Amino acid sequence: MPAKRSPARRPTMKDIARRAGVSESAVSFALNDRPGVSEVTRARVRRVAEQLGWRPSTAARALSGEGAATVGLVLARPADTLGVDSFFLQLVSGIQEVLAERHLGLLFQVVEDVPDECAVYRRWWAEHRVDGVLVVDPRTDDPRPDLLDELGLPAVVIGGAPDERHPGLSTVWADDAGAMASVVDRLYGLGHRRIVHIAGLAGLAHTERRIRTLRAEAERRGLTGVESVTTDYSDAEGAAVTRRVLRSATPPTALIYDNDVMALAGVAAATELGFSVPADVSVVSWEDSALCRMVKPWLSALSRDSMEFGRTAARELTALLDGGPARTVRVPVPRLVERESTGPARDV
Amino acid sequence: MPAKRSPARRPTMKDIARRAGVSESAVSFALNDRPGVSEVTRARVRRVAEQLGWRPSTAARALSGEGAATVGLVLARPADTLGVDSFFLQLVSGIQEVLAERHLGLLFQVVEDVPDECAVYRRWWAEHRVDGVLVVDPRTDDPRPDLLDELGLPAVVIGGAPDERHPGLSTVWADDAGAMASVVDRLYGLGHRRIVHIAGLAGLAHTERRIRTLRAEAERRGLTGVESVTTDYSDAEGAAVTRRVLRSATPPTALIYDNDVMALAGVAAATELGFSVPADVSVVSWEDSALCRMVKPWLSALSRDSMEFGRTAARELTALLDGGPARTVRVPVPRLVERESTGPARDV
DNA sequence: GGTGATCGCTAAAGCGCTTGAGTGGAAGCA
DNA sequence: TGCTTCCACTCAAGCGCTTTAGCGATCACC
Repeated sequence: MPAKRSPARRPTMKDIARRAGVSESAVSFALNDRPGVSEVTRARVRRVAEQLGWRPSTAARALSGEGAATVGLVLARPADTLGVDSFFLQLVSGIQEVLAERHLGLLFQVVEDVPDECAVYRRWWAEHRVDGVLVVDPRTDDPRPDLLDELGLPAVVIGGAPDERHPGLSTVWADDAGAMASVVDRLYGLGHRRIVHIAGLAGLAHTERRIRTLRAEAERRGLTGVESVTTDYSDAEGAAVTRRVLRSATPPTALIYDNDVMALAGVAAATELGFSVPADVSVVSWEDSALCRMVKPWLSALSRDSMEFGRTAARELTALLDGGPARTVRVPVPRLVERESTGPARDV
Repeated sequence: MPAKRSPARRPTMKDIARRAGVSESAVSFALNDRPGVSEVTRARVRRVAEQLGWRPSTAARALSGEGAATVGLVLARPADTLGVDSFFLQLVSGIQEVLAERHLGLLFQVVEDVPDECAVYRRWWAEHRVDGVLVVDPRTDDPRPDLLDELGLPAVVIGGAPDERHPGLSTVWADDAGAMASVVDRLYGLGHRRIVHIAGLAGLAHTERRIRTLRAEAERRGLTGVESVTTDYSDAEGAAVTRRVLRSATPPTALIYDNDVMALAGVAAATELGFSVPADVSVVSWEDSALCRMVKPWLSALSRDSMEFGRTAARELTALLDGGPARTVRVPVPRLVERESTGPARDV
């Protein structure tokens, strides 16, 4: 009868040393591909380690200055806003893919707001918990880069604009400005002159970038019926804003939503008001997901590879951990895939 | 000018000891509320620690046998299946809430399949990385409970059925059987006799429970046009199955979808085929989210408090970590909230 | 006034690993 | 042969914390 409940002691380097007939240091050298042991000894040690099913104790490693083999990711989002979000899970999945290769753990935390997030960074740092962090949802006037700089915690900002003030941080970003310009371009080409952008959270760096670009593009073309309205990303606000602008005297002929959930809610709201999509009003979603093909008309959307985004970010972080220089890398511009929710403006 | 780039050394207990004029051991006793120091010393030590901004090094703690102050959660799901999932993020958010109170970290990993997941548990265990784990998506013939038993890793299974074969594991579960029975009951009351259940992944414990219950309920009532079809949870399969069953000679009058995404896709598919919801066919979604109120008709759905589910699970795990006994606790039965997608069967 | 307890604290070992400073022996060189 | 050099390896310290044993002082007790 197998002693199932025995909590099976973990083998340590000492065990390996004994079995292999060498000192602990030799084992350490052998297992870490460091010079100082002969090839035959190295092989023997490796074999024994394998047999015993040995794995280094991260705690011990961390303690002797090797780092925690863990990176952190905190998501600052009020609990009730935590809804349908395909982007985030995909991002994380991409991150994992490259972290897993290196046996790096991902410490994950969700908090209410940015100050809480900063507190978490401080704690993680003080507790030796992480070797670096991935920062999401960068903001204008963001306190986090300063903090991370101060703590000397390697970090890569996901979705931020290039930031020369923090040469220690890497940045991975998508060219929202370019994407917005291309969307406006296309809508303009279709004859649209009054465009409303139902944006996401004010203060988020990419929100502001999109808004600025839209304004610039409008001015360049002398368009006056163009505006951005910020929201909390919820379907409720998406629908509310849609209703409001569609009820105005000169309703827009095109709507750009900063995520798929709002776009969907917006289409529903528009339909309810008697607007037909895309005949009366065109709709584009700034997030492409299964949702966009789940209702009729299928939503035209800006599409990007979120997993690859995550992979890129994680790669930059590991590079940083390896002592590489901070870099700012741009992922491909989101591409507008046109489905059924966009068409020529009616009043052309 | 502040020396910003100085990577600010973390204070250790030794620093505190020196400043407070006591030994390190005294500091340890004082800070851990252990007897062995006078109250005045304890207070002084506490004050110094606070001043210095000291935080215990988890690495050191873990090394001296105190555990890693971390729990693990691995999500085994093929990358491309990782879509719109409101449940999971909410669950995690609830988990975090109680873990954060205790300053427990959450180590998160997504892998491809269950064998990979087992490998992760082994690794975490060997590396001393986690004190316990939360297991999601339990399956029939699940190898994980055995493994965790063997490793002696405290664990709570989320969404499993009570399991007497593993007295070491806690279980937190919702009564799917009861919920399914109530749904069938309601649909039956509305006159529905032919019901198709578009289920989730075969092999998932709760999928099987729902299927079994549906069959039992059907038999009890002598219904013959009742079946379950398993899918991969994707909108694509949801739509495909919907089309298939609706095209049969005797199409069902009610459809139960195991998640919101499939329900939505199903409604779209039905509509395309000329079926009107709920006049021709009723639809209920086994997941309630913003999606359910985003399309017309609004989806009737089984609603539950996913965050609370997470909180409960995390609480059980912390209890286990504190040396408490394994328990199996049931969260409230999901409640059917009827919106617009359910109605009387046509052919009654 | 001696014997124990109890209290408040210190000393030191140990957790599993890394690493710089040795050490003994073989090889290289004159 | 005597010298240095190099190699393969061992020793021991140290990372930051917990914990056991122990130690001197105070206190209670008969």
